[in-house]
Amino acid sequence: MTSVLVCDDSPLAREALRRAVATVPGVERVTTAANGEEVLRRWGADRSDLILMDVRMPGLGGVETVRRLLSADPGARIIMLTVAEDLDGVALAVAAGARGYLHKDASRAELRATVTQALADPTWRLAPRRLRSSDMGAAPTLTAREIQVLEGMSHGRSNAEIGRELFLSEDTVKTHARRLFKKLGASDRAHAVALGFRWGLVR
Amino acid sequence: MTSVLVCDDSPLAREALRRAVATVPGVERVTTAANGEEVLRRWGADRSDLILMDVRMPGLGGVETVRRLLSADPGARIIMLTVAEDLDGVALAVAAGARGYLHKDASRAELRATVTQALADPTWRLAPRRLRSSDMGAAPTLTAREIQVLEGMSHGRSNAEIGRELFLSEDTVKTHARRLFKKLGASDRAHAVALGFRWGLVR
DNA sequence: GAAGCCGTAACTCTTTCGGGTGACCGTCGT
DNA sequence: ACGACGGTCACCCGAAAGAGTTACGGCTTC
Repeated sequence: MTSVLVCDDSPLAREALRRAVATVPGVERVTTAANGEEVLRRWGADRSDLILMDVRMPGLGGVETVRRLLSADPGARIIMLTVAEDLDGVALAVAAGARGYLHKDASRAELRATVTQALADPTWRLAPRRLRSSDMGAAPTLTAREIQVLEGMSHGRSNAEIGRELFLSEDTVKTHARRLFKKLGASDRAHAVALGFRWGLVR
Repeated sequence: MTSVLVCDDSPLAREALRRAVATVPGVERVTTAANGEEVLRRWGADRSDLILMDVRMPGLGGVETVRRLLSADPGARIIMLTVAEDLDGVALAVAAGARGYLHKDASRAELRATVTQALADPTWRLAPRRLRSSDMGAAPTLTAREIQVLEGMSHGRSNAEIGRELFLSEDTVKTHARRLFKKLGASDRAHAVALGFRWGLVR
């Protein structure tokens, strides 16, 4: 019983993907999920042989979902779905263990070919390329506090203001800032905010 | 001859939307475009009665495309397509003159109903709501230079570094920065970068 | 139980930022 | 022709940021 799980936040894309995948020989079941949380929630009870997952999704985001899914089940086979602008996210997802990716401009034929290949060869894996020099696959796992500080930055708050909002001293906020910069590889708060957006950590 | 233009960067979504719209009574032609630039390029020669446009697209982005399209042709009827997270963008697009929006979770029925309505009544317009208090419909139209500076910021460059890259003095970069802050309503560079991402000005 | 990460906080020091202001030039629109 | 706007540059100044360092208690993890 070969089953494939399609995860994309847009129901239209989801449906289109579902239909496309269903035409692949050997695929008997195609299930869908609208976000990463749903995938993780259902993964315990209902595992698929292959997952197609959008990189850019609300909530967890594709990269973070891949990371969590693989830490729970290192054998999961995942192919990322992406648009050209998500290449950083794809690189991160592949570094985190996704088997490969499909550009959303891919033709139906390419999609079917890739899915066929991935299902036929359980060890199939795209050679990682274009990975960022720093943080090669290092999960930029920010703590709750660090994300709160990063969000404060993204709203234009100063360290002192963030401190007042979170009932912390400014110095503590600066410590969190320094640590999250290091984790993200950011050179300053503007860069950190940009990386936060690119990685789907903030919105 | 009633024609509808569907603009979405994902070919899958585009195709799904095209098929859904084609089933609306009275619609005789559905054309598609993959990005805002394409829409603008073709708008001179080939105008449609209604445009469905994704908010989140690479390049120009839906909001900016709406703005430019309407400044070229104030009569254009546009409905935004969105996911929950784009509400700021939707608000901006509606403020800029889009007639309404469709959530991407909308059922096929809702989509058809909205398209039918928009086509039947040329004056149909969603009452703007949830607009941000500041910048009510004020177009954050950044100049090329300002966007370059903003991009530099998003890559973690200091003003001096941006200056070196663009062959400008640091003081000039600071001037561009100050002006783009004012236009965006940003309190500092981190905020500006965040707003740049939220409005699709940078990626 | 030692090592490591996290949350908290303080201190110093240097660099950078951001606001204010003024200026010159070119272009575009009216 | 005038004004508005954009691109360029300069100077001043105070506030903020960021780097470095230290510290201490709590909590996992090995």
